[in-house]
Amino acid sequence: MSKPRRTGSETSETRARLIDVTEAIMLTDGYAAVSSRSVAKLAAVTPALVHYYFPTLDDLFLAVLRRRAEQQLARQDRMLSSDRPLHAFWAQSKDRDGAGLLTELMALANHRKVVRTELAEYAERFRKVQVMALANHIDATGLDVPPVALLVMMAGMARALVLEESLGMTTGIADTYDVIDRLLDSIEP
Amino acid sequence: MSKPRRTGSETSETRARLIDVTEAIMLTDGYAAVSSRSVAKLAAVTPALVHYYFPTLDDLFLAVLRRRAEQQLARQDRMLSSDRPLHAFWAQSKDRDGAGLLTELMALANHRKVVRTELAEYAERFRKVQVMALANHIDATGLDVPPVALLVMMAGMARALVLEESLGMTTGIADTYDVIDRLLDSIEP
DNA sequence: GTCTATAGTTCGATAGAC
DNA sequence: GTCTATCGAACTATAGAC
Repeated sequence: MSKPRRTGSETSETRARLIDVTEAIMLTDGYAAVSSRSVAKLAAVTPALVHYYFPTLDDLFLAVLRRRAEQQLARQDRMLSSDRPLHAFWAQSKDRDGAGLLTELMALANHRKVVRTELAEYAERFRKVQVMALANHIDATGLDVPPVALLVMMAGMARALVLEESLGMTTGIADTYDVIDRLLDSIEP
Repeated sequence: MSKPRRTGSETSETRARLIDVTEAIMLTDGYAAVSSRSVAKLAAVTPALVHYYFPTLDDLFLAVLRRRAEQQLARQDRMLSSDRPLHAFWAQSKDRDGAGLLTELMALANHRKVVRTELAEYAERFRKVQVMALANHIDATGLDVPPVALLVMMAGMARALVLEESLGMTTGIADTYDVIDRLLDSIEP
């Protein structure tokens, strides 16, 4: 029965800013550059305050994951109810910051168990909602590909393209965007 | 004119073992878990010996990258001269260890400049060789997709599928493998 | 070729004052 | 809600003995 330490409120503005700067650090320098000190410095607070809101670094990473996931869930509703949901899904998947942050979270999940568990849960949840929303839509095109496979492929290729671009690679990237755009237009005019 | 410190020979067995264990750590715990101490411990040597062969951690990571790249270049020759090069390329791309290590190197490249530069160079080199080898092969099928785009998509999807599997995700993965296998069979019987 | 010893830094996390 | 002060640990890298 160890007494839990005090933690800050969920609605604090400071808390939100700490999540903001953590996202920024992950995007620019990678998750490994996140420390209570680096976050504190960028947010112009003391390292102890970071630990006040997030007792451990896992708590901080989980907060980043949860906030981003909830934001995307909200966007997804608007997206899936548009007239061309597949095009909207593609546009969202290739968003630079979104894809970059997701890549970092996935890398982080490789050796932080609690992050892996929660990220996998969210990902499955997202995908199932998308499949349900697109099931009829895709079926009508007579395409011989299960909607879920289309989603897996599009999400994977978007992450790969964004990552290769950020590495400074160029060969084949423009061609690939063209192919995918044409494919999308053909199955969702 | 600073005098460079002594370093171990390129052919040392110890040196090779250090690269082995670094790869192993990257695959199991991620690149961030690589330190002169963790490598030394797993290789049953002292941390100072790691610095003897690899003055900085960047040198160690570059050694991992170069050795793996050279291995893959050798495999690629055999692969591209087989009777179904596209199938061979797919099989190699979805190799668990290969894809996992490449994912870690790409994540590492996001905030280690020397790694980014060298990884991008190798990747472009690989892709250009593949494009040249497959150009005629694919053209003959009458498929309306540039070979280079096919390569970008396949490589990206393979990494994504392996990563999602390692996270414990299941939804849509088997379906996606099926779709890709059928696609490969259709354009390369 | 391998090791000891160590300098210098940064880190996570906590206790407790204000 | 925010801070100071601090412990204990892990880290990179180097110098120099064996």
